[in-house]
Amino acid sequence: MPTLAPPLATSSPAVTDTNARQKKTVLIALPYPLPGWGFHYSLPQGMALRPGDIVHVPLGKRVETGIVWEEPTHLPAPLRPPAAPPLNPARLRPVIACLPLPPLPQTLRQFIDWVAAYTLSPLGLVLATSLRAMPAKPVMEKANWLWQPLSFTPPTPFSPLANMDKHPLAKTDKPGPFEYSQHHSAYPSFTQPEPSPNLQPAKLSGPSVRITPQRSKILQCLTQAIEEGKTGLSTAELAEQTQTNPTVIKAMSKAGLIKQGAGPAAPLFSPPDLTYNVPTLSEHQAKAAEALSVPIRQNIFCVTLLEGVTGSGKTEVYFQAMAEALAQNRQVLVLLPEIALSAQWISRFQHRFGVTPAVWHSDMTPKQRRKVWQGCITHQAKVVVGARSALFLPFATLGLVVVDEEHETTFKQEEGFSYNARDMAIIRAQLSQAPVILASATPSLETYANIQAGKYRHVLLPNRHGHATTPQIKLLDMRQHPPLRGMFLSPLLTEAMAETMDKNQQVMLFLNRRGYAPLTLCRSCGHRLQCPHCTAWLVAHHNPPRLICHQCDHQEPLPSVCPACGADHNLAPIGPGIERIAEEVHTLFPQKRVTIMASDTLTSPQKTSQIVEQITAGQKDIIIGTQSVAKGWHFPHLTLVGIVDADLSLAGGDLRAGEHTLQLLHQVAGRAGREQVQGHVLIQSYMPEHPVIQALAKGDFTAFLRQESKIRQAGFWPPYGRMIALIITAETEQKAELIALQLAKTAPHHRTDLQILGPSTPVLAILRDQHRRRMLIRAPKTIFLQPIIQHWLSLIPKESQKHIDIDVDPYSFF
DNA sequence: AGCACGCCGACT
DNA sequence: GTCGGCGTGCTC
Repeated sequence: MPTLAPPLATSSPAVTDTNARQKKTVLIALPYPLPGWGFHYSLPQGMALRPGDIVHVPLGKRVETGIVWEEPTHLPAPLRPPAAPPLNPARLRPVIACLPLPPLPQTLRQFIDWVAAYTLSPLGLVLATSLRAMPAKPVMEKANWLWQPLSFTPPTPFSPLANMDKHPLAKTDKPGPFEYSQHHSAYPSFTQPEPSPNLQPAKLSGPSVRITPQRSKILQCLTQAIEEGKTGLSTAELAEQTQTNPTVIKAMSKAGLIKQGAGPAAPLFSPPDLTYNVPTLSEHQAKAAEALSVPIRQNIFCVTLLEGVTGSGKTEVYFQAMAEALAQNRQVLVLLPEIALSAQWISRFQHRFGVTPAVWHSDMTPKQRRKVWQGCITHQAKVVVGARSALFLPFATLGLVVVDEEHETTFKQEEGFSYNARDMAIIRAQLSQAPVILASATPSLETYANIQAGKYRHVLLPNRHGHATTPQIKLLDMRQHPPLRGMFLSPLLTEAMAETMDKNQQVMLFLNRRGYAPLTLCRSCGHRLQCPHCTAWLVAHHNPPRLICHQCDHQEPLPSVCPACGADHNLAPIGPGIERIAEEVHTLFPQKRVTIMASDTLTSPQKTSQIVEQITAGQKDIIIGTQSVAKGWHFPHLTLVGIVDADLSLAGGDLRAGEHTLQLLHQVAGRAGREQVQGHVLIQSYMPEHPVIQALAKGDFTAFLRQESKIRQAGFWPPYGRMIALIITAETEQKAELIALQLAKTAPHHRTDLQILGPSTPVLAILRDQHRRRMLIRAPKTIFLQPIIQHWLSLIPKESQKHIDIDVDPYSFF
C-alpha cells in the first residue's frame, strides 16, 4: 500500500517570474506520453492563468489542449521526478489562449502527479485518461422555457461550458495556429443561451393592448415570482397559480405582454433524495453506519474496512454513510470491480435514493462520458458509481470513496499504465480529505495488515437475523471418493445434487475453467495442441466448436486429424472445463435444465440479466459457472454448491494463490442457502489437508490471514515490503535475453537492503508473439523503489528501455 | 500522440 | 527516376 507523506504542500503560483523584465513562464501538462513533467511556455501580456486552467498551446505545428500545472512539490521527495535541464526562457513559445472552462481541481492534479510518479508512467499518459471525457462541446440538458415579464433579463447562470460549441477549436477541422489571436479575446464572452426561434421575445405589436383582469392577474403573479428570485414560471405553474386558462397565456405572449425565456438549465443529474426510502437498520447495522458516519461529518481522511458476509447488509450500511456525505453536500464515488455488477447495484441505489446515479465504465458513448465528466466538475453528479477509471474524474468536492469488494483482483489491471484502483482510491481520498470505506466479505491481506498496524479501522457486521446461517461446508476427499472413469464429479456430489433437486431446489457447480477441455492430446504421437502465438495450450470449446487461446484469443477450428502425425480421430480432450461438466451433468440428469454462466454466455448486460432472471424464477435446476458466478448474485432457490476442483488455482506456487483461492471459493460458497433454507457446500479436493482448503472448510478466514501474514512478514513480501516487477518484451528470444542481460548487469547489486530476483522466464514465455523475461526488485517498506528503478533504467541503452514495462506492486510474484 | 525526417523497394 | 513503406526522434 502506498502512503502519502504527511504534509501536503500548498500550491505554488502557476506563473513564475523567470526574470524581472523577462516574460513570465507557465508549466503546461499535455495529455500525451511526453517526457518530463510538462512543457514550459511563455505567458502573453495581459493573460492571467491559474493552476488547473485549460489552455491551448502550440506543440510542433499543432495546437493542443493542455492544463496549467505546478511542480509536484507535494509528492514525497523520493517520488518527485528528477529535475529537468533548464530551458532558455527567451525561446519559449507563448500560450495561445485560456479556455472558458472551470479549472481542473487541485485534488485531481495532485492525484495525477501521484499516480504518474508512483507507477513511473509519463505524466501526460495519466492526464490523458483524465481528460479523455472532457467535453469540447458542452453537454446541456434541455433548458426549461419559462414565462417572464417583457422587461425581465435573467441573471447569467454559471454555465462555464455554455459557449464551447462556438469555440473555434471545437470544430472538427482545426485551423492552423496562426489564425488565432493570442488572448482570451479570441473567444466569445459568456452570453445567455438564445431562446429557440419560435419563442423569440415578443415585441409590442400595437398601441392598444387590452389588460383584462385575468391578464393583470398573470402579470402580477409573474412579477411576484421574479421578486421572489425565480427566473420565471412554466405554463402549467402560471395557469395553476392564477386559475386561468393556458390559452390566455399564449394570447398574452402573442400580444407582446410576456415572453418566454430560458430558465435555469435542467441539472445533468437529479440529486438523490436522502429520505426517499430509508431502511430500518438492525442494531448492528445502525452501529456500523454510525461508525462510518463520524469521519464523514468531520470531513477527515481515514480508511475503514466494512467486513461482513453476503446477506449481512453491507450495502445498506454504506448507503447510510453515503447519505451522510450527501447531506454535507459532498460528492460520493463508489468503485465496483465489474460492470456486470452495476445493474444490480444501480437498482438498489434507485430503491434507496429515488434517482439513478451517474455511471462510469469503459464502454459508454462519448456523450455519456462527457455528461458525467461535466457533472463531476460542476458538482451536479452527486454520486458516481463506476469502474476503476472513475478515479480520474474531476470531482469538485469529493466527500466519500467506497470501494466495494475491495479484495477483487480486477482492481489491479493495465490501461496504458498499471495501478491498483483500491490503493489509488485511498490516495485520491486522502488528497480530498475524504474518508474511505472498503467493503468485503473476504478482506485482502493488504487490508488485514493495515488493520493490524492500526492504520485502518475495522467495522464487522455480523450475519443478519432471518437469514440462514452460513452454509455447511463439507470436504470431499477425491482420493477416497473418486469419480467414475472419464468423469469429474464424485458420486457423493451427484447424490447430493439429486437429493437437492428432488426438493425442488437448485444446484450450482463451480469450476474456474471456460470451455470443454483445457488441453487436447494426440493419442498416437503425444502432440499437444498449442497456440501459435503464445506458450499456452489451446482450449477446446464445443459451443461453438473451436480451439481458443485464452491468453490472446487466437481461434482455429477443432481438428479431427492430428496436425503433427496425421492420425485420424485420435485426439483426446484432457481435463475438464465447464462445458464438459455440463455434458457430464446432462448424462447424469438428462431431464434437468442446465445453464452455463461464463464470460462466453454472459456477453452483454441484457443477456446476463436474462439468465439471472431465469434462475431466480426457478426455470433452471443446475447452474454451472466460472468465476462469473462468484459475484454477488442472489439466487433464492439455490441450496447446494459443488466446487468441482478446489485445488486448481492453488497450483503454480504463487505467493498470492492461496489468498486468492480462498477469497474466490469463499465467495462461491456464499451463494448457497440465502433464504430460510440451510445451504450446503461440497468441496472436491485431492489435497483436503492443504491449509487453504482447511481454512475454507472451517470458515476460519482470520486464522488463515494471520498465518499467511506471518510468512509474508518474515520474508518482507508485500504487503510488508515493496516490490516492482520489470517485464521485458521483444520480438525475438535473443533480443529478450540481451535486454535481460543488460538489466542484470546494471542492477543495483551493491545495495544490501534490496533483493534482486531474476531475470527469469515467466510461465507465459511467449505472449502474442512477444518473448518475455522478468526481473523483480524487493525492498523493506521504508524504501521507495521508484527512484532506484528510474536510475537503473537510465543505465541501459534507450533502445532497450522501451522494451521494459514497469509493474509497481505486481500481483503475481513471478 | 502526431508529425517530420530518413533510407530502401515497386511503380506511373 | 519518384511514391511510399514505417523505423527513430522530437515536440516547451
